[in-house]
Amino acid sequence: MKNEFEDILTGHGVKVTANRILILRALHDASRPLSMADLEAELETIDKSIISRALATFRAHHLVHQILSGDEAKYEFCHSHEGHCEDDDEHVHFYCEKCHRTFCLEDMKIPEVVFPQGFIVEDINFVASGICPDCSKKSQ
Amino acid sequence: MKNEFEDILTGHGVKVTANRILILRALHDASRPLSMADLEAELETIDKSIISRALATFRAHHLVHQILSGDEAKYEFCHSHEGHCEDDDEHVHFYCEKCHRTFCLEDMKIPEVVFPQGFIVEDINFVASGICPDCSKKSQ
DNA sequence: GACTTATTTGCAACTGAGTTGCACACTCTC
DNA sequence: GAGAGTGTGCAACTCAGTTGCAAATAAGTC
Repeated sequence: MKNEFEDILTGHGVKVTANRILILRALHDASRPLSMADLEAELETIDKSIISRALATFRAHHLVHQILSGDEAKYEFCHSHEGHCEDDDEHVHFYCEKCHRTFCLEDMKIPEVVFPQGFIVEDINFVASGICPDCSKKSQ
Repeated sequence: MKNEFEDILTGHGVKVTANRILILRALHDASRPLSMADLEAELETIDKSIISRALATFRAHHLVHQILSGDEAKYEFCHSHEGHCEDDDEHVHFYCEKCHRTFCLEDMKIPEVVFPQGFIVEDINFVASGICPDCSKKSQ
């Protein structure tokens, strides 16, 4: 069987390259959203400029979500692979101010909200911040 | 009557200074969240380091919210002045990818959500992004 | 396969928001 | 009004992320 990520890339109109497969796989396999720095650390051989450009391409083609939490943006593999992602893949995130990790609360879907006329919504970010269970345990 | 902002500052345990009053007033009077760059532009006489430090102090004392939208953080005067702000002042924001403005949708309160056991929520960010009414009109 | 054209890559240099170091100024208390 | 504690203003720094550019690679065509 051909690499599944090749299919995902071509399916979204993104040219396949070795680096892009590695980056997409890293995002896919991660249990939580990764920052550019996380990806750099994980994919030691790949320059940050390549990661930056790949992420921009992926975002433009709706392959990944960008999540704004903490001080650096994080990226998450988008599991709904039919065009836009608002529908079935939007869940709540939690950013821990102690350990700076961002958690996916997969079970918590973002509540349906209706925006005033004229606003064209393309993406939704729902991020709570505070202290995660690990860190609140530690500090007791 | 004494400057209302002096009362707000002292009420939150923040020392009153001329700069802090100006910064807090600018945030209060703005109809939408302001970035550090916005504040620098509006308060020409105040150095960005002072704005940076004031915002850090204000955040620590729950005088302002930080909103992550677009590429730079924005700050918004916090209208609920009794300690934490989750209760009655949390509304949805909309970030326009064309004009890079962030709008307050004051009428849209953030839906109540229950987090899994162990997560201590201190702040919630609900930001939709896309095209605002002004920009979608222009591009037609 | 060889030739052409469009993209991508990898490195270094750059950019810019935001922070920090430090000397000076201010304010408050005794 | 001397001394301690903060705030201020400037310049220098930091660091995530981007960009320029020449070399490398991929895709399409004969």
